[in-house]
Order: sequence, then structure tokens, then C-alpha cells
Amino acid sequence: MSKLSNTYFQNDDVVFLAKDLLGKLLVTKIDDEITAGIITETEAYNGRTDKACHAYNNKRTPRTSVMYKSGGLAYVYLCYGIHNLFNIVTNSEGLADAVLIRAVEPLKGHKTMLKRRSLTKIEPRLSSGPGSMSKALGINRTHNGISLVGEDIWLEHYTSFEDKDIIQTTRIGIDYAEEDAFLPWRFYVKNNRFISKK
DNA sequence: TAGGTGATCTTG
DNA sequence: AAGATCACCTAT
Repeated sequence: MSKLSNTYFQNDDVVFLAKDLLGKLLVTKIDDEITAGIITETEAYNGRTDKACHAYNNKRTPRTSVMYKSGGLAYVYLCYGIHNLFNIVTNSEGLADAVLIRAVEPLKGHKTMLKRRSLTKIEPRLSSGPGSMSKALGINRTHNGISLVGEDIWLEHYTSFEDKDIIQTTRIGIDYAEEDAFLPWRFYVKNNRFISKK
């Protein structure tokens, strides 16, 4: 196993990271259960230039404060009253960037993931879509702000994809962001079943 | 296709 | 203090 380090997450190009994270392993050890998935879908958010980002225009609130910390932490927030959305904080202190993990392909702990999702067989909706992905891996708001180089949630090198196997397109659910809604900052693995939406 | 669900932020 | 909004999911 080869864990990703803080220097990896502190890269100043969040769009590069969103793409580069495809094929990495997201691993959790929560309630003593290990689950892991290969990252298949991501989105980049840039705090300085991007109206879709919660931290746009240097907005600092209790919720966004973790995004301003040095890269390598979890940013988890509740969306629509129900869903815990998991992001990786990137860049250096004061520069609020993050990558939203939208889907993974299950690799370890299938049984635990199925139980958490109340499903009986492996199918794309087990871990595709940011709310479902987090639920399958056991991630919730109590993990907001924790280190991703620690013992609860971490990332590992696993595989990587060539450009021809990666689709780059616009992000989902951010129509309020005006012209920035058109930025092609969503990435997913071509021909993979575990994708939230074509 | 519509409704659930609740933290968060803005307005008055 | 109240109301609008929201990086979604599930079942009709």
C-alpha cells in the first residue's frame, strides 16, 4: 500500500488534481470496518475564481473554514438535509480549493457497503453519486476537518488512466453559478459503470 | 418528476 | 427570527 501524502494534496492546480485522482483508492476504516473504492468521478472547485465554490469571493463562514486550511483534510457537509458530501481540501493555507468525490467503484468491504446502503447486490447506485458514495463508505459530517493521511480515511495509489479513457465535462447541480456553470471541471472514467450521470 | 429534509446563510 | 436556498436521491 502506498498512501498519498499531504504534499500531493497541497498542489495548487485543483483541476489537475481532480483529474489525477481518478484511479486512486479511497479507503475508510469506520466502525472498525474497512471499505475501499477506486475513484471514478470527481469535480474541482476553486475558491478564488469559481462562483460554484462555497468559498467563492473569499467567503469565510463556519462551514467553509476548513477549505482555507492546508490541503489534505476532509470537507464534509450536509446537502439537501439528507446527503453527506465528501470533498478533499487542496492547495495551501488561505487558498480554499477542494475536489468533490462523486463516485467510486467498490474494491473492498462490499458486504459492509451493501449493508450501509440497504442493498443486496452490487450495482452502480451502490456508490455512484456523492451522497450514495459517502454513505457506502460510512463518511458523514463527524469526519469534517479530519486528516486524510490518518487512520480513518485515507487515499492510496492504485492505477491511473490515459486521457483517452477520461471524459471531461461540466459539473452537476450548480446552475446558480452563472457562467462558471459551463467550466469543464468534472471528470469521469469512460465506460465505467460507477458514474452518477452521463 | 416531485417531494423529502435540515443545516446554513441572508434579510429585515 | 424567519425564509430561501441547496455540489442529491428515491419512488411514483
